[in-house]
Amino acid sequence: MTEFQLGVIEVVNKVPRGKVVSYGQVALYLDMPRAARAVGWILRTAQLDTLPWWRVINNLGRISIKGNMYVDANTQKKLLEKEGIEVSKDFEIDIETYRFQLGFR
DNA sequence: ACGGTGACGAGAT
DNA sequence: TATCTCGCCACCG
Repeated sequence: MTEFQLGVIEVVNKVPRGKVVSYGQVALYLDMPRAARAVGWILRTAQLDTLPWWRVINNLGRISIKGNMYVDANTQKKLLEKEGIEVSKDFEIDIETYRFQLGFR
């Protein structure tokens, strides 16, 4: 595990039920404001049971997962709705309503 | 060591 | 509103 991977896991685990953050927010919190894309890479390869990966969406408020062997957009949509988050049929979320503020360090 | 690959993001068309 | 482009950056072979 690299320090970056550990950092991503740690930050995502701060996001409470019913709230979401963007890939960019996670990167910013790790002092790497332009590493949003790298955050997505980490989540794609992470152990799903080590973090609430479904609470991370893109900054437009949309589920931007294309899907892999284990999960797809519908899986994420259901997990979010289970927490009370409203997700449209087009996988859109009112991010300003549900966004969790990670704050500073 | 080097280059292809994304679950990104912001601006342009 | 929907695409498209481009810069970014950690991983991995």
